[in-house]
Amino acid sequence: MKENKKTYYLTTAIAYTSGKPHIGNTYEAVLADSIVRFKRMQGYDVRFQTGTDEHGQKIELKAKEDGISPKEFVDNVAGQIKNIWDLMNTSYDRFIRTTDEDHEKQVQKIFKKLYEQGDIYKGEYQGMYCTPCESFFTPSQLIDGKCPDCGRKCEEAKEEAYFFKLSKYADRLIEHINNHPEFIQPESRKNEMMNNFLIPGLQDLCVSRTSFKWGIPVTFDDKHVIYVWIDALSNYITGLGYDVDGDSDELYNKYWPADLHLIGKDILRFHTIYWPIMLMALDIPLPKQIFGHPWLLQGDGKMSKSKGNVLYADDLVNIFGVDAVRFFVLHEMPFDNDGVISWELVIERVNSELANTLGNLVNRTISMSNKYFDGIVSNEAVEEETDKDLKDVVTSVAGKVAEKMEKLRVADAITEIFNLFRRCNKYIDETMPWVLAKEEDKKDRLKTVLYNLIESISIGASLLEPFMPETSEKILNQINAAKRPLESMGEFGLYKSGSKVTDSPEILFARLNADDVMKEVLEKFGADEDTASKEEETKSTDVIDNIPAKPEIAFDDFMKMQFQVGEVIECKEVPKSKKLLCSQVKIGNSVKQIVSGIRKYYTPEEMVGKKVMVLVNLKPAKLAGVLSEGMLLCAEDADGNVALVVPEKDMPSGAEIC
RNA sequence: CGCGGGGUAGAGCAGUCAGGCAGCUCGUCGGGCUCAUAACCCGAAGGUCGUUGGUUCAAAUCCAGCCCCCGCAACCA
Repeated sequence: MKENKKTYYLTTAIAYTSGKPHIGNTYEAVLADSIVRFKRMQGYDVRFQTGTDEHGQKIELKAKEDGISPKEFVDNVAGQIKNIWDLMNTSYDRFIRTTDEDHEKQVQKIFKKLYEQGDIYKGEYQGMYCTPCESFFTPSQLIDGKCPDCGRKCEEAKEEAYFFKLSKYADRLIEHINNHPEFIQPESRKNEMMNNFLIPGLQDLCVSRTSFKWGIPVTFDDKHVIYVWIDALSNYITGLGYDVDGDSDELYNKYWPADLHLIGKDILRFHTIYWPIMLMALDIPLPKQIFGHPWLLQGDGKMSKSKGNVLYADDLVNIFGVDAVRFFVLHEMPFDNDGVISWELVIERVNSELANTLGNLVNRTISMSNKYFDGIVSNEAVEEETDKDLKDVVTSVAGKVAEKMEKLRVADAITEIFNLFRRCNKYIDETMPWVLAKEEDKKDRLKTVLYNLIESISIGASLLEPFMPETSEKILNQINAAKRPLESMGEFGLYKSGSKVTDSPEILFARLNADDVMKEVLEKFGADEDTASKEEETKSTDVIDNIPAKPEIAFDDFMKMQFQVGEVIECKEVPKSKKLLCSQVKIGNSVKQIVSGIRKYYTPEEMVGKKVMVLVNLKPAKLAGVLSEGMLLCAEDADGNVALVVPEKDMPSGAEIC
């Protein structure tokens, strides 16, 4: 290989292996893939790393629930994630797992080194501790000094832990960020990090845990496992064979520092503060850029399995095909706004852009070539005025795409390519090949027109490769063209005159009927999840069966609870809260003040006069600063919708419920 | 006054940093065409740019206040 080839190292965040990744996670992998594929097209020597983050308490617990070992659990989920990445055609060079031996070993060495040079020190984690729950809480989490989980008394307690001295490097980091405006992208996020974390001052970071075992052990203190930060973040260098002792792999020397860490906006803080400081402590150059991409959200409100609108990449691929899904997530994501995805939106995009504009263009062009010239496409160079604009548009697209990609504006880059296809459709109308076909002396003009179209399509299809690799290849095969290198896309007329296109053009993207697809979606995914179907929205005959079961209780336990009918005589919103309503409830002769999180579902006005079911002898507690002396009983469905439980017949206030 | 993001045509979004004719795709309506996947091409309707005020020759854009929505945080007893 040539030595002078410029390198480009891109990483995604590593996905947490607590469950199957939804389309939002998948988006990141696809976005990264489209960027590296384009970089390769530009001639960069690319390395693309992605993978999974596999340690932590949550995974330990989940594995226990399933009755398997943590390792078995993560093997399984990591396999699923890798399968989806593969299904999406992501062209990663390494899929790193934080349970990989080389990674674990190096993380231990990194931890040790930081400890030995004094950046990590042993200290005490201080907080309020609830012994039965084995958990620490901050003072603000406590309720009247009691454990928020079990209500028992918490004690001030200390736990041994290792801490990383972030503050030591804060000034250097602030300076770096100020001197490298491109370091944090989009720029709006930069201020957020500075104002919220760096300028107020950094607290030392707790980097070890003793409360669970499923993690990389600290070599010199086996009570501790290394907590997520040092473990997960260092994958970006361990994956290249970095070695603390200076015995790093060739890969590391070649590709580090990374050109781009592509991550979700939610974990920007870890990547723009903790990670650079870790690198400074290790005396390693910082990555060049960190891009916090927005989120892909589910359509129509909350995602909910029961509505059939939780979207998984493999389900979407099942219905639409890989490239349609890639196209959608890449094209529909705004640059710094969250994007929306729903079955309906995907259907609409697939029809209008892929089936109509692109698929139909390829199909009609090939059909005409076959119909008029048995598939032979030759350039007779009978040019007319209209050709000029077509050629201008076509030959300028590659430059425009490169410009957009440079700014990571992937959606805009795709739009540029589709403008090319749109221009081709217009060209067909302008030249009217079917009219030319009727006049014998226009044969050469007709040949030229078809040649111009095929040439335009071959450039467009080649440009499509980073975004829709399979489609790109399919089109090129159908028109019997080689993939055009980026540098010669500014030149029109390189398609080999006299080539023959396929005589049986395959439909690239079939038009979809929205009703049919939705029917199929519901059949396949609507009711097969562990949550029951909830199709008829209002009158619900559905079943919810995934409530975690609580342990059996004795009759005595039940008898401890006192339920009574209460009448709401007054109700107000709780100021400074979003969810709470504060009701005065008349129970017999007494009035209790009860705060409930139902503001979204009931207005204060409609609450007044309602007869409700009240748990009366619950210990009072403060919510958002307001005293609550009981609980209004509600039913809640899978989507969090809430309905008050009321007596079926009119009952007097104070009536006991038993 | 917890932190942050947002409000632009029926839908989804660009434009805001750097003020200069309010744009793109879809949908709707009208027209054209018949090579093609009921597709393609042309045209039209549709906007108080959340709101009020300010700066300016000029504001979606800059400044100040207010309203609403969405995440996160805190409480969903």
